[in-house]
Amino acid sequence: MSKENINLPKTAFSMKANLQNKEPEILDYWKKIDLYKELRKLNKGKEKFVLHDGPPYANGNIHMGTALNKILKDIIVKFHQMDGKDSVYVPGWDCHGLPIEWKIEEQYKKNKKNKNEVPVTEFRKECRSFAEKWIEVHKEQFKRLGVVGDWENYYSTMSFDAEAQIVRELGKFLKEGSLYRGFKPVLWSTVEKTALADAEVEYQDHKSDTIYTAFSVQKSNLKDLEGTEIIIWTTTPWTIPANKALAYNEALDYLIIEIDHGNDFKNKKIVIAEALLESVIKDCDIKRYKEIKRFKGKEFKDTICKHPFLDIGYEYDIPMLEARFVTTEQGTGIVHCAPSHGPDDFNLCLNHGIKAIETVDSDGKYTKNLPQFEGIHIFKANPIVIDKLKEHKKLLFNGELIHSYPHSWRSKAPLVHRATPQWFISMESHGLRKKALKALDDTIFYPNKGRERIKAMIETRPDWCVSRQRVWGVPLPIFVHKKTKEILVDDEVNENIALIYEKEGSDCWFSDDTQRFLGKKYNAEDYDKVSDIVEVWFDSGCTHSFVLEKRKDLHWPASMYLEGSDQHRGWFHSSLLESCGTRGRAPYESILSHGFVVDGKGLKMSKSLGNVIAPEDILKKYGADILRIWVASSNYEEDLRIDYSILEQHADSYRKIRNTFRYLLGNLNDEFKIVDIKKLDINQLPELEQYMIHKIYNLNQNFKNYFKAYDFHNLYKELLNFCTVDLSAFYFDIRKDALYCDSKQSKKRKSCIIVLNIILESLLKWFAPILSFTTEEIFTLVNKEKKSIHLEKFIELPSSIENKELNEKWIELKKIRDICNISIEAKRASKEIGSSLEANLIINLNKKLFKIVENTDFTELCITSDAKIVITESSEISAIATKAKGEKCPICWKINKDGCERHPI
RNA sequence: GGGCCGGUAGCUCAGUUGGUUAGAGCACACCCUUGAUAAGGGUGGGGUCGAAAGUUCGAGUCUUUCUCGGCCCA
Repeated sequence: MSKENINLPKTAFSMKANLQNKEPEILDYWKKIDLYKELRKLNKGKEKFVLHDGPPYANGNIHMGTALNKILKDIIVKFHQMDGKDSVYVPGWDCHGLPIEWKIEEQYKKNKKNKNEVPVTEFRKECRSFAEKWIEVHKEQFKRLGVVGDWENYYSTMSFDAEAQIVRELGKFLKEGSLYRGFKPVLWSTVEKTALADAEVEYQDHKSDTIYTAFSVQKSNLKDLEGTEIIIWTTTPWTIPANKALAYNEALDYLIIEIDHGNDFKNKKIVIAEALLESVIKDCDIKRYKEIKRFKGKEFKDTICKHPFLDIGYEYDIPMLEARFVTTEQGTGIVHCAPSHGPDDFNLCLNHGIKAIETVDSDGKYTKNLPQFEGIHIFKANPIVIDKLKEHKKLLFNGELIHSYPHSWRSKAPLVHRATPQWFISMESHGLRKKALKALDDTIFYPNKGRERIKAMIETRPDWCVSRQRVWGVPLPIFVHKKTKEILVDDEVNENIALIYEKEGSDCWFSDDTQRFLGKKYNAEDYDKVSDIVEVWFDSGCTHSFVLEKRKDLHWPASMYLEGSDQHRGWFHSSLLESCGTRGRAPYESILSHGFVVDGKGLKMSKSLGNVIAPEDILKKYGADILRIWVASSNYEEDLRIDYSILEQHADSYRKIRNTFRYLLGNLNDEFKIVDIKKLDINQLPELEQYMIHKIYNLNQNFKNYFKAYDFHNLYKELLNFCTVDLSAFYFDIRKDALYCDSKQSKKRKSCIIVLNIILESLLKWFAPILSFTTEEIFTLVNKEKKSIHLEKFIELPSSIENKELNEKWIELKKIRDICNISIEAKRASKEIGSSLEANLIINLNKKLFKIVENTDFTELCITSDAKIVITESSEISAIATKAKGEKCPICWKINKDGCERHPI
């Protein structure tokens, strides 16, 4: 036997992965075999696992967060697929909404086009094609990550059937009566008569009137307060008529002081925050005062005041409410609240059951809800309000202030917060909050802490405002009777609208005759058609209805929703409310939430920090499988760190895994033969092989458990450790001798080949959901008959191959092996030997241990030329290595005085 | 500013109800091998667990404060 006829490994599987070029070839292959269709065909009729895709917004290139999300989804879908389920994945996109409107407006600006001169339907068409363009871009980017799904039949919130279904869903709330008309302050331009989004606001200096004004205390638990005047400061005197409450901070200290100031405040007791005493005294030019009492803010609790205009139609209580937003930066430490004119005011009042009303119309004039002021324009109202306050002896001081104030980016006109008519879904009227909370208890959360996070939000959230004053969205399908102001509730009308949308989309709402939507039952002249659109969270909250329920390949509810942890307030939340409102339960059985992608130091990625890594860069430098390893090996329960040194580490791990496969393929000469383990007579195999089979069984059990808990980073770690510790450094290293130097008829070698086949199959399947490309490359190399690793199922192993006793024994053997290695290392350090085959071992064991390891060949185990066991009394294991003497066999390189038994010359 | 979550070796992660000198793999260093070869093997050096205080016979593990970071909200 010469070098030419020892069995050296030979394989077509290259050491260098070249994933950047190889992966696109595999993608082409999947396209060619139509992998998604094959999967559906194969699993038809099996139990379904439906991971319902949360729709990303169809705008801009994907970033690491989206890549993480899609890869995680794909890994899970593939796991269930190989676990024998019909695991269906239908990707989708969120298309309506402001960001796309802005993009189109930006283009208009560039081209000096005026949005107001373009018909709404025209503008919406441009929004639609913008979204369509990005869906196509995203699709290609997601596919490149190796994500398998129904890319041909994706869903989108702007498809006609989606728009129709959104109308039907709203109809359910309308019919139930939980959808109601209310008011909510939005930033409003009285010039353009339109609401503005935050991004459309410019801050400029503006001169405002300021007033210190008094609210008399009507009753209070703190008796000292009765008969005093609560002083507030504001820069918007015109909002005083709309006042509904006062806000204080319970953590602040307050003072009652008696002042002697002008005619209206002669010997009057006023109340302000202690920290602002000096500034109020100075501002209002109060000459004389004395402190009467100091008290804690919390003593304001349940205090009721009177409106300054009590006697002219403002006969209602003004409660004092606790609010954290009250500070001592400016003013008096007590804030006047007009729920119709400020978001803080609105929320605070809402939480105390005080709703906003329409106080100012779209032109900026007071409505009839404010007696004495109706018809006055708010920008002319300050002097009138100030006069009235003077008249009522409630004005402590008035002045002027130049400060930064919001203005419209278009007209440059100052803006106001104005309560506008909005449509709300009530959290209480039909028990929505209760239903939602119950539904969360019935949902499985990965990680479990997600439940508390979303629960806290549901418990405290106000009614859901589902209307927006924009154009790119589903129009709210609502009619209000012109005279009675009643909302039209009629299933026929609702269904009629839905049917129209199904055919032609929702653009027609803005262009077609109202009568067309009302049908014959009602007269268009009697009704106002609402021109608002549905807020986009309602859109995406409905995906379960137009995707899960409508498609035959899916089912409702979803097995899982999987998104970033921000979606506890987003999609998880809106889907929950929508579904609980219409179907009484959550549209998902489980929720998996993942953290955010941050840089190597744990900081968020931002352009200014320059720490942004784009998925595209990683694909170019490493390939998708490395990115997929990063996903699998990171703990998604927390934030996920990434930088090039982290990726470099994963690329190293990948090489280790790849070489493990290469060793297997090399020694099998790329001839994989499936082993039926159930028919295998394990006892006929050498003990080392039996042990390895036990290890595979054991790992497979762990693998299943990890997968079922979606604990991928521990799963990946175990797989990687198996490759490095159990295979490369142990089994492979030991068996090189038999594989290379034994004849092909040798029983030991044949046994080893069986185990290598088992290992190859196991590793391919274990790694397939993660290393989707590499496992496919190998699978197609060794399986000429079969199409794809992703059409395979996980291995099933009989429990009969588990051998705990043997495992215990091999733990001992490995301890001895470690000690032997140390003794060999000592000889190496002293330069007496190099390779371990140049060593002979003398191993000292006590009787007990000797009995256990009696039949073990330590020469083989420690890869030496000889090993002898000496029985000692000591309980300690020890070993001595000596330099082996004799001739080195040219075949197996073992050194023996008497020549090589296996390879006689 | 508020709510929630987190900070264990250079990196990715383990550390059961508080209990012996805090673990793994990778990376690193040194050595070996040249028949897995831009591979493979061996040995070894690295953390006092974000900081401080407290509870306890004993704390990475419980409490408080602080700090850094993330998400959400204001």
